[in-house]
Amino acid sequence: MSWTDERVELLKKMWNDGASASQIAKELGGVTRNAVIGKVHRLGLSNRVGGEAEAEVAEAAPATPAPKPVEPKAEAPKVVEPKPAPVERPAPQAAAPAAPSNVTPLPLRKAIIPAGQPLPPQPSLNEISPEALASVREVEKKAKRLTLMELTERTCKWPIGDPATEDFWFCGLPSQPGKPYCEAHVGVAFQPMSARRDRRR
DNA sequence: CCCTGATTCGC
DNA sequence: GCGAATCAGG
Repeated sequence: MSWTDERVELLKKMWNDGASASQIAKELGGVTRNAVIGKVHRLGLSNRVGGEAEAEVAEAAPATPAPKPVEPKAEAPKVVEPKPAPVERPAPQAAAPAAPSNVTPLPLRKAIIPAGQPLPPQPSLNEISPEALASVREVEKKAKRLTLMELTERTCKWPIGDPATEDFWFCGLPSQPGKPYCEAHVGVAFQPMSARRDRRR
């Protein structure tokens, strides 16, 4: 694969959107994250600037006007400011959800879709062993609450919540090698037919 | 160990 | 210019 205009464009877009090099590489296909990083540098956009505040860097006392020598090169006269500063996305990355354990953030149950019927085939409760069920409930408190975009091949892809509402995310805990779910969710996802049949009804 | 970006350097 | 290997870090 080579860096066609299209691919470079996608790279730029995703990079400025805050995507990681590996995510971009995955999206592009045919390249590694190293290739992406290398390209990013060659393009001179290593600094993920653009007026957007970094997820971290909460420190850096804003009071002291750090005497920064600025770049020796004079930038071309910019006609427009970097970005219209969209109101969305307060914190694209993790941004520690404080304590997700107790209080359930249900208040904002703003349904995007009229909460339709077609939910994913969740195993009915009476098909799950009590042990596994308890385990799952425990684990879901520790879930990393990943969004679809944040899933990797090694994160648990067990959906939690109602996909039709904002109250929806993926487990995200380390998945079992070769499995799409973490240990706990593997326990409810993969069960011997016999056990299933016996428990049903 | 999983991941992140940064840099180097042979190609 | 390219990107694997490597480095430095979370």
